[in-house]
Amino acid sequence: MVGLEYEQLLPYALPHENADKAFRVIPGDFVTTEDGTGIVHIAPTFGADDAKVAKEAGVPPMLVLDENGNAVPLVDLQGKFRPEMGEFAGKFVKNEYYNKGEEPEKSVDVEIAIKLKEENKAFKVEKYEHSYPHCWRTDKPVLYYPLDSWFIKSTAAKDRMIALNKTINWKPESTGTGRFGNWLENLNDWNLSRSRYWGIPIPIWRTEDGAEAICISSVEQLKSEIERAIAKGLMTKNPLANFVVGDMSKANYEKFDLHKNYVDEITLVSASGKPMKRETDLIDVWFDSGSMPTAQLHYPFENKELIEKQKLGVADFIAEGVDQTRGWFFTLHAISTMVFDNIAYKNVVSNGLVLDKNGQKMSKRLGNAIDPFQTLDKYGPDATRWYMITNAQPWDNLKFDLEGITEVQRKFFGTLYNTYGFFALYANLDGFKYAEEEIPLEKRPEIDRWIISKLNSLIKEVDAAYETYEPTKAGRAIQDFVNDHLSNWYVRLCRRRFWKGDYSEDKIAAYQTLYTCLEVVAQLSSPIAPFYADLLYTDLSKISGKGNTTSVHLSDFPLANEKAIDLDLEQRMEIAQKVSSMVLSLRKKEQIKVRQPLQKIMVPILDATFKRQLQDVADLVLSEVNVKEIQYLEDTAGVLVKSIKPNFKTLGPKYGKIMKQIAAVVTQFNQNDIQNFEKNSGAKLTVEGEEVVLDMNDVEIITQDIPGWLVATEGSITVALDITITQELKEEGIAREFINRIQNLRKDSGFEVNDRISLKILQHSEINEAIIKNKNYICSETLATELNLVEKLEQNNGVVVELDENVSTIMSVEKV
RNA sequence: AGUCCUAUAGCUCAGUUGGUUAGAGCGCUACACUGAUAAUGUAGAGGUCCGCAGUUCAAAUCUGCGUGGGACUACCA
Repeated sequence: MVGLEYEQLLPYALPHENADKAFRVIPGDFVTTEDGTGIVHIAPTFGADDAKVAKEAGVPPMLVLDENGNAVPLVDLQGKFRPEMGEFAGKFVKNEYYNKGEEPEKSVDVEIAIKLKEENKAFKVEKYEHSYPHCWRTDKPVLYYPLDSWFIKSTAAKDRMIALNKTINWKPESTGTGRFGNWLENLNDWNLSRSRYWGIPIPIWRTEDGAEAICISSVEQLKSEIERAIAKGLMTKNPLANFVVGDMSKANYEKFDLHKNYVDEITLVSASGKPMKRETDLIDVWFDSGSMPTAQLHYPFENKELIEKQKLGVADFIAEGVDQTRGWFFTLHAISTMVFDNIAYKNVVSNGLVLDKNGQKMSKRLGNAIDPFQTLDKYGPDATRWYMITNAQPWDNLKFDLEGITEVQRKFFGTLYNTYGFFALYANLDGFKYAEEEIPLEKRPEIDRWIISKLNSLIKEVDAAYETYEPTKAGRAIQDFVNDHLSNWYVRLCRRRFWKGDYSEDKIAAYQTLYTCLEVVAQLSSPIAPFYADLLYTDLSKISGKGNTTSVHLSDFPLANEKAIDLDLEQRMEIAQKVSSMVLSLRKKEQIKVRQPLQKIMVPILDATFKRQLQDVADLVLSEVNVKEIQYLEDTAGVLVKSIKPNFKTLGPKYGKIMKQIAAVVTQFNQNDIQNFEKNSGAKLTVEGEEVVLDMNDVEIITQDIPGWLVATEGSITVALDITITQELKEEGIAREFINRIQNLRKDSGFEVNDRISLKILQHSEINEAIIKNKNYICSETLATELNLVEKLEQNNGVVVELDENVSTIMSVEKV
């Protein structure tokens, strides 16, 4: 059908040029036969694709000559049909363009459809809802309209822009290579013209016929061009008369106004003496944003050296919403490439959007928008920032939920505050000011060296995360450290060290260690929680005089001390944590309170390393789970029940196809087979007629059970707990119950933590022995100077305490 | 329509080069602790890793086609 001519459907007007080439069938690859007839009526005047195919086929656009002889479309700038359009002339092309209430019953669309139907030119009439762009303010449909524009020929710099972009560190990388990279690959010239009122006027003056033009590049030049125009009698006075050339002061530049309404009054004179008027449009505001880095320094009139030699206009880092790909990110890059042949920014984070908690865009209309000022007032800037940074990576969309901030307050800031509060309580009591010499690490206990090792590992991790623009990883690492390691393990296990006993070296070590942790945490957190970190840091430094006492933000970022990092120590502490949690879980299963001491736990030894590591932390584990001893079980004559599991990672590459069958055979191994396997450090099998050689690396053997004992297994570690409670253990348990009750009483009575007391306890057959045997223990734990078992104690002189469901007695606590 | 991001427990998120019991926090349930106490700890329940197909001995992970959510650019019968 291509080339076929047809009769004009609505013969009101003809194109002013080449009308004979119009009204033909032409090919276009954007039209498919899937929809409709496969034939589309195009409008080269109103659509880019249409204009393109029409131009290629030599079809003229439907432009007519107006009263002044200018070629114009059949629709005017108000959106009304021109006079050529017969009965439609003067009507708006969209009903939405009429003032409210003035719109006709039938829109022009409908009228045209009726007309075509009546003339028997319409085969079928359907309603079709365009996914038309609408004005964001008035919601009316937008009319695309051909306008004359000034362009920057950015396509000429395309290759340089692509090359330079590859040297920019994009976060995330895919936005740089994908979205932004693709955008550069398909670059169009930059349309600079905008029909607005406020903005920078395009500094181009042209003669009426457009043959001569001048582009003004400075106020100085404009002033002298005006002088020329005055000399030719085109202007009477110079609005820039008071501007002093070479005076870069602000006052000098405020002597005039370069806004559209003023500069449009200026007429210049062309080389041949004709008057020139300014082009009416303004410059795309993105040009302002893109030239900001150098324009703010008044380049090229000032600071030439700084910008051209020292590259002051190149930012280390910028961040904006990912929707700025075509906005800020592009114009910065385009201008910098074209003017300086350089990048405008070294690192760029294109951050995602803040959505509501259901993942919907926030909008005032939907009422799901969060008021940032209210939020900051209520939750504080630090908790809000911490939540936003740690909850989602900056380039992911954030589902903003106020409850998430509450959680951050509780979990992170609350824990950190409590940890500091704990430190401050005892440090103040003991007058700790970090005045003593730094106790060398090797003289500090294992647990101190462990948390210091963890701390230094954290410094490395956080530093690397910030360095690579990964603040989310940094924040999460910090909060994991504070919650899991510092608070939940270090402080919890070390509590006694802070309040028990004299101001000894061990105590000072504990203070120094915890001080250091808090100080470094404050420094590491300061980029995300600037206010909280500053207070925490200065509260510490003002007392100790260490570091910068003015602000955390003036202190040097901590450097990791590699020598303090002991990965083996970190590993053994992990074992300690795991074993402790397993024992506690066994206690729980058996309903044996932690306060009840037990005799021993047994742990099968996997290898020499494991044994050594466990031995090093045995004391910590024992005190944590309140057990007297730990027994290491070497594998002796099949006492342990083991299980074997094939290691897919090593076997896969070797025996791919028969993997499943090997796994089936190995899993079927009985205790004897496993023992033989261990004895021979491997085994030979025949699977599917193929010989299979397995060594110790190809399987994982773990202890599954220790017959006769209560056992827990997690990963490769197995723990058995002896739950026999002897008379002695029971008595010690009772003593501990007593200590607990006494401590409660002390607190209820409002005693200070270092007050000494005197104790009286009413005799009771179930407890006498326990108290007598553990008298010293009870006294030292409760700071009691004397403890008497008495025969008589009136209830109004003491307090009834219940130790067990059916054992209770009366006790009195007095300050001495 | 194209390009890009994204989908894992009720919620918010981890999950290394593919490797066999998929993790954490919150929430929920139960309990413990009581010299961090408006604090803390432990345990338990909870999963179609969005769907389908493919590659592979093996897929949350790799490929393709879809679906939902989001962003931009363009077009629009």
